[in-house]
Amino acid sequence: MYTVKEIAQKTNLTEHTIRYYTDKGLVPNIQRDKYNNRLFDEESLNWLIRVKYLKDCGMSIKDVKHFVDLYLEGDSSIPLRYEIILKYREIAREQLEEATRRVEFMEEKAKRYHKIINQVISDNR
Amino acid sequence: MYTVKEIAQKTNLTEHTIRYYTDKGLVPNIQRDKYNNRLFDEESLNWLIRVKYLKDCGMSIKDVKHFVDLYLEGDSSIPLRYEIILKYREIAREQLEEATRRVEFMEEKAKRYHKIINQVISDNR
DNA sequence: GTCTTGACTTCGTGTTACTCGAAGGCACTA
DNA sequence: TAGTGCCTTCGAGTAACACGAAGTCAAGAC
Repeated sequence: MYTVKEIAQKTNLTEHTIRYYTDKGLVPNIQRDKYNNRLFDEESLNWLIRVKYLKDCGMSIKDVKHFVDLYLEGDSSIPLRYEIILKYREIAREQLEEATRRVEFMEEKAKRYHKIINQVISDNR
Repeated sequence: MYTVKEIAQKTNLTEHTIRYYTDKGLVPNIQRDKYNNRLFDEESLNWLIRVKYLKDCGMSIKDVKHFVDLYLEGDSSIPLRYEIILKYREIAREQLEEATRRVEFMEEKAKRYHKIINQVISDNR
């Protein structure tokens, strides 16, 4: 069983964010100890990781909550959950393309600045 | 010369966002026509694209503004601008790795759901 | 035994980056 | 001259945190 702090380190989320997510109901069946402290087991940790992936695909808190609720409804919601996953898989693929273009842009920029700076140095020799 | 609307289509930003960016000073030397409408030339359009790349690397409005101001200061700020670009090139590379992991996660998820659904269909045959 | 330290809690306000919509100016067309 | 369209400013609203205050509890120091 992990505390908020340990989970923060493991997931690279802030403690604030983890509390925010749990309060919003994004982690089902979250436990508390006798002092009311949040306690995460492996399953809760995995949920948080899943939530993070969905969020990073651009899914809103509200829609993640909806997805979690669908999961809690049981197997009958599987086809709908599959549809949602397919949609966000597509978004993830687009994000990958954009990220690739972004890296290319930044490398190009860096190369250009590097050239300019080296030019100035050789001019001064 | 392009209007806000045309630029919105070209850059895939909303008109609201474009006005917001120009008001924040992220596009230097933006022109206006006699009715006070914003007018973009190729250079302004290119600036907006650059701004978008920097923003997508996670640079805040404030820091983009700072970068634009450095540009307007002239060649003396080139070394500093280079440092900034190197920093965000690194961030862009990390984003690319994350995006890759995200796609893998979503494909894995999709595959699993697909399997479950097909399993149910064949069970019912 | 009390006192400090440390980790957690809730709760309310602050911040960023949009996002929206109202109210209005200007010109072109019917 | 009335309507349509495209732009303007400006102020309020929203999402997703981010932050800090104030409080609870327990374990170790003295």
